[in-house]
Amino acid sequence: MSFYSPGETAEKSGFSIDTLRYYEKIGLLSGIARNASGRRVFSDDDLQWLEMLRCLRGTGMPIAEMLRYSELARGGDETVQERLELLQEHDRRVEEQIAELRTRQEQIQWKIRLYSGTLCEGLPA
Amino acid sequence: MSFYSPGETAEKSGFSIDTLRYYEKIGLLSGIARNASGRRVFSDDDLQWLEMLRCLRGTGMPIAEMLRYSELARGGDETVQERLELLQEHDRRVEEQIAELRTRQEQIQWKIRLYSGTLCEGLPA
DNA sequence: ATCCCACCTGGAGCGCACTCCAGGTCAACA
DNA sequence: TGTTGACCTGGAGTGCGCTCCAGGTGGGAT
Repeated sequence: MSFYSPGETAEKSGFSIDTLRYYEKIGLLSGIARNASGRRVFSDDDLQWLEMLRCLRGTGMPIAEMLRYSELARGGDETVQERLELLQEHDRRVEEQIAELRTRQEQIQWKIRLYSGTLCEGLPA
Repeated sequence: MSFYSPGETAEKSGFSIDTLRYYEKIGLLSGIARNASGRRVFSDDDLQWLEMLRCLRGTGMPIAEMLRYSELARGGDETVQERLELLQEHDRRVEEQIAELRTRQEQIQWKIRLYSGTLCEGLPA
């Protein structure tokens, strides 16, 4: 079991120190330990939790919903069902998101081919 | 060739009327016709352009870059090369975006399986 | 004639998710 | 002993992309 300074944690988690502080303030991070002089000390568990937060944020989950998830996580075993449903619902939205991105991307690629064609036409034979 | 009121255009394009006005104001939409009483009249061409804008916005292109693209589009044939490069670069970013979403989604799905497992264990035999 | 409704304008306001700042503390190193 | 640098706090500020508002106009139905 290792411990990490805010700076290390920022680097490992990909969140800025300011964001870590912000997440603690709003309740996305709870029970972060402090050393004798009041500085934050992050554990491996904290890092794992941050990785989860990264997955959720990185797939577009709004902070408010992540907050809900954190509350459930704090609630222990009784909330597993609810957490499961929340993640499944989110997973569905991510799927849709990817599908829409693909569709839009195809249209953009179509346009790219069109432009490429235009350029070729202009070429000397 | 048909013409469309702002309301129709909003419905067809998926942008709100306010957003259409905003886009015209900042220069993403140019040369939108007006009728005798000053109201906007959108053409099929405008609608096609809006569809393109939707693709770009919907895949996360920032307004500033769309503005760049619009300027190029107004520049005529000489800018085809540049437009091509812009779209290709964007296409690359969309690809990355999708890849990251997939990675994150897999981690979330792993978590979902974990929760499902937890629930099954608790089941009576 | 009057009412309504869709539209017009310039400009203010909003929600989100950070990000920055001023002023302070503490530990380590020169 | 002084300086540096990483960290602390509460709170203000930022950037983006809209979204809303007040006050006004014009055209068609009643």
